[in-house]
Amino acid sequence: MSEPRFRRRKEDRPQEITEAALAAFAEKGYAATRVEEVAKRAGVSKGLLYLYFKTKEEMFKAVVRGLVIPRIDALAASIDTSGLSAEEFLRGPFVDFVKTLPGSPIAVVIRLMIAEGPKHPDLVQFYWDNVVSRGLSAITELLERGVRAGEFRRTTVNEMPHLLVMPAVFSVIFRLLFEKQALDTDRLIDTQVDLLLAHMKGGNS
Amino acid sequence: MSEPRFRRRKEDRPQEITEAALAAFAEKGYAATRVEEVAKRAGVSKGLLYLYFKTKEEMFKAVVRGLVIPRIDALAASIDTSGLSAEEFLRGPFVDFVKTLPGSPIAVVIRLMIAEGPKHPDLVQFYWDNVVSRGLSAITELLERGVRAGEFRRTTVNEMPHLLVMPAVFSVIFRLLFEKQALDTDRLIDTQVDLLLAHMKGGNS
Amino acid sequence: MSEPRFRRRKEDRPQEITEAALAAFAEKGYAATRVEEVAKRAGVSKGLLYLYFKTKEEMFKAVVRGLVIPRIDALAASIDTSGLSAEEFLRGPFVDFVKTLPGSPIAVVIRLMIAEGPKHPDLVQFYWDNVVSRGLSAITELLERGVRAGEFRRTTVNEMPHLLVMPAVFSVIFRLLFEKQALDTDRLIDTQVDLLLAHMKGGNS
Amino acid sequence: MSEPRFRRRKEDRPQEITEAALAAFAEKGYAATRVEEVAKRAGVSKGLLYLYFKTKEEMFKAVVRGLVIPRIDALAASIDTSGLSAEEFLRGPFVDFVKTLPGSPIAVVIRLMIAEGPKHPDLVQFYWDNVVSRGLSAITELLERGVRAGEFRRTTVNEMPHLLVMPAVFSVIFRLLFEKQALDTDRLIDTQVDLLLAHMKGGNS
DNA sequence: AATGAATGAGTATTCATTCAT
DNA sequence: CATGAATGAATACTCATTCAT
Repeated sequence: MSEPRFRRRKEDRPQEITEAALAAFAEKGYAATRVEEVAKRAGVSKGLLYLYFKTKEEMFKAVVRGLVIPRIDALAASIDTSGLSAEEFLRGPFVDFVKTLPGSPIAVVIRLMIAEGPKHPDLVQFYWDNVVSRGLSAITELLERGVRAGEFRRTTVNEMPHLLVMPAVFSVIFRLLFEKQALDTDRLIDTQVDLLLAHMKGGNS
Repeated sequence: MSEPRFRRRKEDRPQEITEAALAAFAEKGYAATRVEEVAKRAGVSKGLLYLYFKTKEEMFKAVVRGLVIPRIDALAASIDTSGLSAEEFLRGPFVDFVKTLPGSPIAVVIRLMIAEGPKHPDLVQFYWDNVVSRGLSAITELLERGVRAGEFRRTTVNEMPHLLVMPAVFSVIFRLLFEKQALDTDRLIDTQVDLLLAHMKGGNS
Repeated sequence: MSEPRFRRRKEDRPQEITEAALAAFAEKGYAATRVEEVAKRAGVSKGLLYLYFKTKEEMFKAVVRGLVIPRIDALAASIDTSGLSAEEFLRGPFVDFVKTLPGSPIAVVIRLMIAEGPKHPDLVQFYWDNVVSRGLSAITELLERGVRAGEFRRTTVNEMPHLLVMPAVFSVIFRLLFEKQALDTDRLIDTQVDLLLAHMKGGNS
Repeated sequence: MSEPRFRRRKEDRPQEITEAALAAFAEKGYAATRVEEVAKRAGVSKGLLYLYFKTKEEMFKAVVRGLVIPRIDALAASIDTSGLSAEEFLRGPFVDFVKTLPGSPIAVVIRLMIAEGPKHPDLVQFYWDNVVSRGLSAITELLERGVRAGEFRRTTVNEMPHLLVMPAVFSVIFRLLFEKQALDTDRLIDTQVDLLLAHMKGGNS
């Protein structure tokens, strides 16, 4: 009675709540998730949520903001720090990262953005600035490095790094909807990267 | 005063309502769209909606069912009726169709499916059976025809027609979210098709 | 096509509707019965109902008014016309009538009156004037006849003919609610009449 | 401004609400009573009602369940604890109880059961098991005690305790409907009990 | 800080009633 | 007369948010 087994630290609370919210959103979507449900999952009272997030919407934004940035940052950073060539990086860390996406929190966030994005322009802007834009820039930079190093020709792909990201987004959505009739998303990703690398490395196209 | 209160158009109503609903869903998403808003757009009373659709959910399903099938059917049919070679078909009608997707009702339906799909398994199944599965089969068949005609080698693409569809889905989502920072989706589509055709037509991969 | 099998006569309509309404009310009660349901049972359109009854409430009143009066009238009339003694009448036609009540339309009307009466004071008044009051008077008159004829003593029952009616109302309600655990209502009625007749005919109470 | 918006009385709430509902149902009947009206009478918000009762129907059932059982229990218990003879009990506590019925909450519940019972079979069953069946058993037992003590003969009444309850039900309904032209229900009850006691105590029937 | 009882605006749905045909 | 498509006011119920404790 006098000794709580766990002493929750205030600093952890926001993230604990954010994770509970993510789990709930993943199952029901944003609109269909009750604030009370999030509270229950986080093991706190409904009222406490409002101490950390002014509204349900704020909570939603915190989820979207908090769970993606770190991962994108990590990937972007590793481009520079890894001593790998561009091709090695694409076939290694990049493909690995992309393959884990469909099962990761990012998949949930992507779904949330698609579903709720149009109602939250500021969030979309935030997402564009901090995730998409930076992600695409990082890839562009990587490809440039490959060109400078003589690994790649300069092709349309340099201007359309989307071609590399595309299978990730597609896989996330496909798996989200059609789990049962699953697509071999790993192979899809490999194939697309193969195609692009072949294209960039040579041939006469 | 001069306008009759009743219009009595039983046959047209369902589609009129369905179209109004699509427009509303496109702007706000399913959950955030008020039934009354749909009624207003359709120019009818709230009550009338319930004469044609038992619930808001039924209305949603009617939207998803009614607006995509015809278009997919038309495309699938044209594969057989057009006298074009496989490559000509891909570069012509197929690419044309895909390029119009991002601005078409199908884009809205795709978004709705992503957002609401997990809550409506029957709808997802319906969508899989009638749209995705049939679409992929049609493309597979087209590629086979190309192989038989000596146009194409047999490659991974034969087993992964998703590679051809991918830019469509990606474009739809990208444009939906980031209209402002728009991607040149036409070019993305062209490039992907170019890459795949080059791959299938020759080279040593 | 040109020859309808039945040619409905306008004069029958109100009663056809009234009967359909009674059947519907019997199953669901007044509030839970939809006007459309009555129309369906009567085999006419919803709109036509409003040609005969201004509102649903009017229809209800017509049911209550139309289906009971004739039966009470018939019973009251038979008191005078039958050549029976008071006791013979009570043991004969009266008990017969009372025994049929629980399964008759009157049972339904009684339930409707109990349920809806407090909201329709005019109807209650009508019912009092035309059914209850007249019924009680008729019985009172019958008992007086018995007294005058030397059949009965003058007792409290002369002032409380309710004692004779009581088992009818009780049986109707009991059967309505507890069909399964049924009471032998016939026996209840017989017993009560026996008791009262014994009381009125003699003894020293 | 000086009154606190919240009162926080979790334990009292259900009964407060139940009593407010009873009052409302008494005036308008179940179907015609608005949930908001109950809330207003209870001095709480509409939403709070749903914290304690899942639906309006549950509220109704709580009313029916909660307000009758205690009174029936008290009466049944007093049969055993009072040192009275059977006749004394009938003429004393029993008649007193029955005479208060027409003005008590039970009268309202009886009306509700008649009006809404057919739509709530479980409630009827509950009512049968806990009120009617137990009540009749208690009376039967009382009469048996009277027989064993030599107070009464064994008569039809032993098998039909309904004869004793009948005036209660009749009075409730009569007073409910025809307040104005009121019947002297007390006298009706006394008379019926007199009749039955005279019958059971002797005579040659 | 933390709770959860309480609020009330908001929403889907129903249904008696009307009226163009 | 007759129909049934159309109306819209009415109502049960939900849920994000507040605040006394």
